Amino acid sequence: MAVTSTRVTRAERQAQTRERLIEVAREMFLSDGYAATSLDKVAVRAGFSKGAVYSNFAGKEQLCMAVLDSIHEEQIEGVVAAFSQDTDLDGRIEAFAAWAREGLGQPRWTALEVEFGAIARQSPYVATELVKRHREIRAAIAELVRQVTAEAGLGDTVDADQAATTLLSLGIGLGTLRSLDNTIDVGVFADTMRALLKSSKL
Amino acid sequence: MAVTSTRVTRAERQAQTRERLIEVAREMFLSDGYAATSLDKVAVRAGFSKGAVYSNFAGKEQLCMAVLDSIHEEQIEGVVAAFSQDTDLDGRIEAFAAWAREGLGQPRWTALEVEFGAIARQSPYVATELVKRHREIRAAIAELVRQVTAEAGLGDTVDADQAATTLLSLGIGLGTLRSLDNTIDVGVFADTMRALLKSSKL
DNA sequence: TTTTTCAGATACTATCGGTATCTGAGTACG
DNA sequence: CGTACTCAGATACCGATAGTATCTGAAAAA
Repeated sequence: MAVTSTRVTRAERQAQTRERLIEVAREMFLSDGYAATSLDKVAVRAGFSKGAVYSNFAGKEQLCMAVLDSIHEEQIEGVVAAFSQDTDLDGRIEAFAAWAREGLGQPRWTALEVEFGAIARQSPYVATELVKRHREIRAAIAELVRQVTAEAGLGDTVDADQAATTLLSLGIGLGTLRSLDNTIDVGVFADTMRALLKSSKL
Repeated sequence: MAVTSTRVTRAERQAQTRERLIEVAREMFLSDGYAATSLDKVAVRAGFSKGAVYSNFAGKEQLCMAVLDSIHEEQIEGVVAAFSQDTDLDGRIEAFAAWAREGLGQPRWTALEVEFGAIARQSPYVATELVKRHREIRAAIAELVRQVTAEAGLGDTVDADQAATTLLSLGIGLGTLRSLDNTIDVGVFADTMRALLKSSKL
């Protein structure tokens, strides 16, 4: 029956709207930055009005947090994929470095991450949510480091938590510099990683 | 004569106004961030109107650049002081680490630096000026590394430029994370530095 | 003393995040 | 069915803020 064309329930439609808004916002936040992206432009480019944004998100901050979550998801997939292809330590480091080279380059999510982080000083919501996510990411990196060093027979010569902090910081710093100045040599990331993983206990 | 009280020439008065504006803007930018600091509030808190700001700076970006310059000046003084007190390599590293621990802590200039950096995508002025300054800073760090490693008899086992990029990135990354989450262990900075300087050529 | 200049004040505009209100299609219920 | 209700999204508005245009009065030049 033709009536079946109206299969989409209200909740489904809203979910679609939400996803579409996140998708468009992600593009615009990444290319123009958080401050330079207006909610009105996002809504219009997604084919809606600003009302749609506010009926799906509490505000600009929450929209951006949803965007960051979608980015983090892909990011984690990338890291895991990079680490789980080779059994050799050097091979894994190289795979990770290659992934980082790409990620630290064009899309510059670090720039967004870090610009958004500045808002935390004014917004307890952003502060707590961002800290929560950063800790999760750090823990995940630490776990990967533990796994990799264990398999490579390095035992506990490396403090995984410290290594995770260093790697995350280095990634953020390099990405930030790189988004301003693409002559920055991202190769130091892999080098530092090697130095960290192979040096004796820090 | 009492008339001498009007010694201040117009240029002098303007210079005073400019300095006062930079001073107040620095406080506010550092404590509230770039976006959350309005030019009107800065002007009023400095005892002027917004007109004074626009008659001394081309806009908010240029005011912030002047603030960053004043911060960088102190920063460089701090680094040089930390490095030029001890002749022992480990002592110098420790002095630098102590300075970094302080700098990466409360005043969180990195957060401002990095939030402001996000504007570069929209403003060619900010982009070029910021890149220029970052390159200068990186060159200065590289020079210090060269000097220190040479005196420590490490010869050319360390690539000073790569080390400078790594240290600056790590500093920015750690400062950024730290400004969100003060449980971050800043000690990794000194550790990484030791690893970098003492490991054989990267 | 008169004229010119220009640092800083005042008034206004455009943009943007956020809020209040409205509307009409989808949903539940008799 | 058909009537009443709900709520996603639209519209209209508000306050704040960067930036602009214009004005003013005191210092500098003449």
